[in-house]
Parts: sequence; structure tokens; C-alpha cells
Amino acid sequence: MTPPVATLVFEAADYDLAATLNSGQAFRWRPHGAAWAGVVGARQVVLEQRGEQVTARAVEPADWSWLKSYLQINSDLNAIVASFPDDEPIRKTVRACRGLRLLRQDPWETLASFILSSTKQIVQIQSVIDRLCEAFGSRLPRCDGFPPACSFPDAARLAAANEADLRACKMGFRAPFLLQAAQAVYTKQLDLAALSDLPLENARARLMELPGVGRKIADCVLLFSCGFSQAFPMDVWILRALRELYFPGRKVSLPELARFAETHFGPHAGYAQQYLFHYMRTKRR
DNA sequence: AACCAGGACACAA
DNA sequence: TTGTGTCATGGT
Repeated sequence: MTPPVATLVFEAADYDLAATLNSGQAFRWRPHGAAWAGVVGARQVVLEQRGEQVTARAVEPADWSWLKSYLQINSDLNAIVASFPDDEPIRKTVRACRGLRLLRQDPWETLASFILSSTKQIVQIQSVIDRLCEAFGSRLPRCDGFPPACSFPDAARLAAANEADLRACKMGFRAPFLLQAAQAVYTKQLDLAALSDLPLENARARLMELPGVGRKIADCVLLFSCGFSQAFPMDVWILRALRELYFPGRKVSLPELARFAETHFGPHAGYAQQYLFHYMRTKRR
């Protein structure tokens, strides 16, 4: 007895679904032909874009507000891009990544995922998270003929796990960090839902109290799940982007680049960061 | 087969 | 305040 699958078709002008789902901000989307299959909350979701329309399929949704929030289809991309500094690197990256959006993801899943991301390639992060969901998540009803999927394990489930079982998912030295984060969230020592109401600096400081969470991972959580569009994650790709696009031929230290990024990109710096990141990752095949 | 990956951290200078 | 070695694992 398979549960009913509902379909929603919505307008998505200036929305590049593939770039959005495949730009290293979320790790659970996989292409299936022209469609993308993934998991949002406790549902398997299949998305497919045709022109300026996106078709969504999911099992038994009472409404679709959760998906519209996740995809941020109502965000004003023109206003965001207009807030960027008017310089050639930005013009070039925006031209190359037109329609790229930031998602609004679940804070716990985002925190856990980026704890697992440190010094790993995106394909490796994806596979670690797959193993984690397979081992600790719960099996979800299948959507049409797509492969079965598991939910992302909640903090309570991982707080009850032991380090050896986590290490079996191939996360290496990150296992104790994930475990302690799960325990902090489960015991409500850290209230992720409250972060979005704090000033950016305070929210960031809360996250950085966790072992294994420094400035970069904290900023990923703030940007991808808490709505802080000024948060600016600085990873190796962004360092390369800044050096190559803004300081070519000069040797510029990391703290110097951090100070530059802090002031140069404006109120939606994190959005600009995602454009730089995706541009650098995709420009040469 | 080396080199590197959406880093954090302790430690040295 | 800024630079360096270490951690675990597998893709390219």
C-alpha cells in the first residue's frame, strides 16, 4: 500500500534549480535524469524544472509552505544582487550563476552536516551523510519509483549513539564533534531555533562554543539555515576566489582577506559568497 | 601516486 | 596578532 503522492507546479522565475541544489549548501540532492530527488524534513521530494516552472512531488503534504520556505522561492533575488558591490568580479560571477539561490534549511541538519564537512570534498561529505542517514535515520515512504530514502537523524537519535558507531560512517575525527553537538542540542544547552533572533555576532559565538565548530562552520549554519545573509563562510575556494579575482599577483594573508570580505560585500555578503563559491567550482570543467 | 578537500585547534613565533 | 603541524579518509 503506497501512500499518495501529491504534485505541485509553481512559478520560479530567475531560479536555477540545478545550481541551487548542487552548489555545496545542501548534500542530499541527487540527479535522476532531468529531476532531482532529495529529502526535506521527513519527506522524500522530487523536483524538476522546465523553463520557469518547477514541478514538486512529495508524499502526503497537507500544504506546501515547508517546501516554499526551503527553496526560498519568494525571496527577492533582484534586490539581493542589486545590493552587491558593483565590481567586475561580482558582475562576472553573477553572470555565470544567474538564478542561484540560497536555501533555508533545517538548522540541526545544517549544523551536523557542516561539522562533517571539514577538510572533505563535497562528494565525500555526501557519502558520509548518506551513511549517517542510513544508519541512524528512519526509512521514509517512497515517492513514485525513486530509490528509498532515510530522514536525517535528529539530535536526540545521535545524542544516544556512541562514537564508534559514528566512526563507522567514515567521519573520522569529526565523530566526537558531531556527538557533542547532538548532545548540546538534545539537552537544549544550545537552542538552534533561537539563533535567528540573536544579533549575528551572538549567534555565531553560541555556535562556536561547540568543539569542532569554528568561524567557517558557524557561518555556514547561520547563512544556510538561520537567515543571516551577511554571514560569510571563508573556505579554501573563497580564499582562492578573493585572491584570484580581487588581489591577483599579490600575496595576501588570510586575516587580511577576512577583513576585506567583512566590509566589501554588503548586507547580503553571504549570498555573494555563494556566487563566488559556485563560480570557482564550476568555471573550468 | 602524490595531493587535496566548503577546518578546527593547540602551539610557536 | 599571524603562521604551522595534526587530525581521517578517499577522490582526482
